[in-house]
Amino acid sequence: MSLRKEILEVSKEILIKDGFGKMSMRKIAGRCGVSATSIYLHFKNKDDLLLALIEESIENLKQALMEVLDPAKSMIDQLEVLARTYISYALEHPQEYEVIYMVRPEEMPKYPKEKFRDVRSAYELLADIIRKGKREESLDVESSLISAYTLWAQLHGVVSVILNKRLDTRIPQDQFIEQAIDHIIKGFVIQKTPA
Amino acid sequence: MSLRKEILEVSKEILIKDGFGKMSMRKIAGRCGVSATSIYLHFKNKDDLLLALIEESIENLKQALMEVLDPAKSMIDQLEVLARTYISYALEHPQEYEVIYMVRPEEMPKYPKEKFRDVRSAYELLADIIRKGKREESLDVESSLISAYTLWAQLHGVVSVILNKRLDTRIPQDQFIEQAIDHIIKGFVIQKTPA
DNA sequence: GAACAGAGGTTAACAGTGTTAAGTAAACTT
DNA sequence: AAGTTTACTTAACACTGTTAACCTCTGTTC
Repeated sequence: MSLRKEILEVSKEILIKDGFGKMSMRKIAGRCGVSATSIYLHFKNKDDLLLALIEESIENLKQALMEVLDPAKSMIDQLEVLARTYISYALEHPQEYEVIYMVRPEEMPKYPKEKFRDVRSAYELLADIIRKGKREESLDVESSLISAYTLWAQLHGVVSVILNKRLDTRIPQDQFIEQAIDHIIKGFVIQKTPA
Repeated sequence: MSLRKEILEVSKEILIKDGFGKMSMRKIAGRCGVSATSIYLHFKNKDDLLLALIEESIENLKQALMEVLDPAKSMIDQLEVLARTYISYALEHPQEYEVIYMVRPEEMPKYPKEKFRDVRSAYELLADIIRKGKREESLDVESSLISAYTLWAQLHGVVSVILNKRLDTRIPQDQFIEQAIDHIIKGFVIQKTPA
């Protein structure tokens, strides 16, 4: 196996097990049986390595979402199962999920550009469902793509509150998730308010 | 002025100007004219200092929210202006906002307990509006407190996507915010679906 | 075959980090 | 006056990401 791939695997292993704080270049290198500087032959710097990990993590999340997609179901049902899956996945793979939103902007000024086509495709996945829902008039949106991002943002918010332990101790996590999904989905479906 | 207070002020100054990454103990100490170790006489460690900053930041955010509260308006309108204010505040004070959600869980295992009454009171602020909306049957919620957390989470998600520069370059930020607020608010108002 | 170029690694070092242990000097208490 | 406490200091430990310089093996070209 190439060292590059081994670095990625080991990094991810450390990341998932011990969190980002413990993921040092020397530790990664040590576990690969090489010196720390060798990593710099395969990655520009730590952020660059992190970027590769982010891509992987998003790809995995996207995969998890795709697996629960069921064209037989209604768009609303699909949206709900996607929301549920997103949250479950994030809570079951907290360390990996955190990577996705961890790298701070100042450390990576020119984020998208060529890379991150996978990332976009993950959003397109949601946008597609929403677009279909819009066509069959079960969903109430203006721009499907923007709504996809909105949905994603809302889900991330819910996950973030839980992972960062910001949830009130009085509130049962399950109940919070259920109510959050309710609110989020309701925000997307057609409102048939009688004149 | 007490050194403790000066440390807090200087920390915040550095944090807002240069971001968390540049906020080192030695730098704070240097700018206070003392040695780095002095900080440990007033704060248990860096996380502890950060916690104090988080409290302050949340208090400021809460203050900004309280200022736009207007009992004359409908609950739905108030909810909307709160949402708008939350997002604006976060985007206008990005470094300060980031503090609120930055400290990672593993670094602070026992978060709430005695402290953070202010934090809770910020949520209660939202919960109050929601509770009133529920009473006058303009809002559709089960638990007001949980819905308050849900609203907060959703708003944080929207902000987070923008601050972390995860928004698609094709999407105008303003339009994203507008559509997000629409979806979020809609998720809370009563749905009068005709049987 | 000899000379060269580059790939893929090395060690040593720099400048920085959070944090602790031990020491000091002034102020308060008895 | 002696002792204790308070608020600080310096020195050091064990790390961090990153760079410069060096080495060694491989493949290519004359």
